[in-house]
Amino acid sequence: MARIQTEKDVSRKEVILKASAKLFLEKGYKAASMRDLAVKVGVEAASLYNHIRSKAELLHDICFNVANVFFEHINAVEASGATPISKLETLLRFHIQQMIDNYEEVFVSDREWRYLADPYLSNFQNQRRSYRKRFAAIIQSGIEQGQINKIDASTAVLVILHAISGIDSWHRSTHKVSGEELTENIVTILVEGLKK
Amino acid sequence: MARIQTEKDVSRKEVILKASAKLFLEKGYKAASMRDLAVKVGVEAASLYNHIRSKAELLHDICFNVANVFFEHINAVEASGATPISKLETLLRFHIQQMIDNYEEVFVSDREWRYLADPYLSNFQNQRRSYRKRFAAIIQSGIEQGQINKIDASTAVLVILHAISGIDSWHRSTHKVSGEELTENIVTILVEGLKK
DNA sequence: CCTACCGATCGGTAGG
DNA sequence: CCTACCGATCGGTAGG
Repeated sequence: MARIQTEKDVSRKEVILKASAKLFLEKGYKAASMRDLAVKVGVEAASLYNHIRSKAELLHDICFNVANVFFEHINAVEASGATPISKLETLLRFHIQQMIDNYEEVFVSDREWRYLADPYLSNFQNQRRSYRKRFAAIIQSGIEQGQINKIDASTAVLVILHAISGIDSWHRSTHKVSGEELTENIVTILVEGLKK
Repeated sequence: MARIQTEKDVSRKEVILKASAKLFLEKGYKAASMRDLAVKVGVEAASLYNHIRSKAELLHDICFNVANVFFEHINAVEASGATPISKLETLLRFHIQQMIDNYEEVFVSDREWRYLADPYLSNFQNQRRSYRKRFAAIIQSGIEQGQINKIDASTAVLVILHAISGIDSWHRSTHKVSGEELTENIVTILVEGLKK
């Protein structure tokens, strides 16, 4: 009995978490109220607190779930024996795919993390910095091996990550493009450049 | 006398507007309170309303001031007889320069416009769409003339604009790079591509 | 430009 | 999971 109760709680929390990601995406964390969320979930606002501790916890879970996914991926990429340019392209494609498959959470994690409270805020910022440094290191070794243009690796990381973070607009736009087309376009622009 | 009064009001409003751009950048529009703003300006919250109509007016002024600057610029670029690739690079450099010189307002306009109220919201979205279409048209004609890689022009615009919108992070980062270096790096990445 | 204050809304709790 | 409600804070106004 106790076990079934627990499973129910977990799945109910996941429903709330998913709904909160959608809501935070639509309205922004600060503008989204727990009453808005309650309407989405189909309960009264007070009832949400049987499943979650606070509004802050929802944002926390979204941000750190996303961070974990990207960390696990870059761990695997670093461990692979691929060339720097191939590692770069793998990271690029993974970011785009995450944005397509999971864009509510990825978008919220990217845009709303600043509303995390300490110590989670500092923790998240550190993880973010660490991820970007490792990404930049891959680019840097590509430059040193002559596979990548001589550019500032940290600037390249910022350009890449921000370029990709913008693609959610496409989901809402009327100009529909398939995920594959979208991916190939972005990879071409960033890897090959605009100029022919 | 009346004239001096008016001039004073205008300059006072500009001080408030500049302070609000900084505040909205730091905290986000929704999280920023008029009491926060009052502290920054050095008056009581109620006193702000002698110079402005509402919090919404501040966001409105920031967003449309920025939009006007970019519209005037793209008008001039279109009117020039330059080649598509040269027009593209001019737009690129202008966006980067605006981000460097005027980043509080540009950033707020880019990230917080969704909190505009109708009819300004629809108006802003229309202007945004129109700007991007004109930007895309320049890229498209570059593709047709064989100067630019065969990519989806609208995707390219999104990639470019989002890539540039990320560079404000540099202002706060310890990794200091001069504006010129930054500009050349970004232009190289986007125009020439990452791959050598 | 300030004091004093308003109605609305917020995140969250008590108690059942 | 709901009703009832709390203290805090919000944007903004009245009146001087």
